[in-house]
Amino acid sequence: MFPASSDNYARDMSTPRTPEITLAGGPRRERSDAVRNRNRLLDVAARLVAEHGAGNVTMDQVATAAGVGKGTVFRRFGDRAGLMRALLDHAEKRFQEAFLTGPAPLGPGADPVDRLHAFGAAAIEHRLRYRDLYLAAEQPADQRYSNDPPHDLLARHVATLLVAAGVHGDVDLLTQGLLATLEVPLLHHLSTRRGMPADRLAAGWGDLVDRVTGEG
Amino acid sequence: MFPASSDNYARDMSTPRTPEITLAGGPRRERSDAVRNRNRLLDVAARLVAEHGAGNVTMDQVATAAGVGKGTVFRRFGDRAGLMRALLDHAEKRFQEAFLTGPAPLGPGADPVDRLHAFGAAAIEHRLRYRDLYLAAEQPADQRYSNDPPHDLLARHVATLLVAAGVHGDVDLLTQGLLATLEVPLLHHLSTRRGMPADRLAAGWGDLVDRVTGEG
DNA sequence: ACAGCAAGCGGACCTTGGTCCGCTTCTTCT
DNA sequence: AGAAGAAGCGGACCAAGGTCCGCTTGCTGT
Repeated sequence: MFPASSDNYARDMSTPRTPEITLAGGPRRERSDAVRNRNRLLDVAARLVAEHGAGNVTMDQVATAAGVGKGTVFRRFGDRAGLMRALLDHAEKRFQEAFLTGPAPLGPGADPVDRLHAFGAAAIEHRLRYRDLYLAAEQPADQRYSNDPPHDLLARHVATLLVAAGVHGDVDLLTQGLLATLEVPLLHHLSTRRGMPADRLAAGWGDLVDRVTGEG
Repeated sequence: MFPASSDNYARDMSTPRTPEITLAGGPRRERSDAVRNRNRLLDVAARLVAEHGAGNVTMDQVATAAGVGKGTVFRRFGDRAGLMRALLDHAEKRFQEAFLTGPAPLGPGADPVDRLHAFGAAAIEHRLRYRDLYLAAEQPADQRYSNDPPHDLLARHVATLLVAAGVHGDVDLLTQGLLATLEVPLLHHLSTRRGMPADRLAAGWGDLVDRVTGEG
């Protein structure tokens, strides 16, 4: 429905364009001013967020600081959460690569249960590091998890590892349950308000994984 | 900080008042017009929510329909989520009584693991039934779980049962993990968007509980 | 080079949650 | 009954997210 994520930053603006085969209603190339504006907006937004915290940056501020109209911001990113998601894009992609293709035990090669342990620890660290953006990027309660490709990717990954670890049963549901444990607002609460350090959270995840996979 | 929940509906407005011993800065009795207004607001809000859905009722509508000023609504309930929470109060209290003092296996008397199973099934049913209100009552991501007595009550209950079931380890964290599984937005998503019936969700909870408590 | 046009732009405008503060009403004390 | 003070009230006001639509701009085909 919306332009969707983009993978921003340093987009190649000089490709000499092929005749642009648009058969079957394929998408037209993006206009250059649109690209310029998106990059400007992302730069400016990143700066403002770093300065004032994601929760204290208004869409107007971003638009003004980037020298564009408010409508442009919303056209690009759909809504506030969309802008925040775009800002997370980079970090999230790096995290994804780490468990998809990076070195073991997080990446391929290690025992599935070990990978699950590593996955939890990495996810916790990642999410706590960017909690500010994650909290600001949260969608309204009634559409959370809907159309959330990053979440789906994690789910596929975890489900695969569970199966590889020999877990039987409703793996799909088990996966959603495990991932619910890693939701940012909860991590944030346990970490900040309840004073639990990241390694305790990681140990808790590990314990849960062991119980679910039947280790120990 | 705010007047907090109240237990609304049909409040006794005719008690002849005792001299009201206010030593040590105790709270004054609530003014009668305040009580009247709260009840009016709750009635009206309940009606509007039933008619249009919790997500489609504005604070202005409620105020106007109740014949009070907007400020009054906010003074009573703090914010929109607070009003929704107040509307949930009744149902939530009944649910709490069911597992605290009701008949087994949900209430006391049964095996702790059986009670956990029953608890999950009941929570899932309860939350799906009132999902509309729960979704509208959700707090901003950065303060979720903070000062959430209902959540804390459930947590104590689950933690107690886990201990009674002989679970060792970081029970506190394990409890939070289990409860995360029952968050309304997730249940809503799995139920509505993914088409999972309530008993599948309940079975999934049961499976998770069994794994955690080391049954099967 | 230029015409045609889809894509993009911008900012006025709307909606809604939430705040503020001068005025009113209830309660209590005498 | 009346005075005094606290509690409550209401609606004007503000902030911020999101929409709309007439105008502009970059792209493409000739």
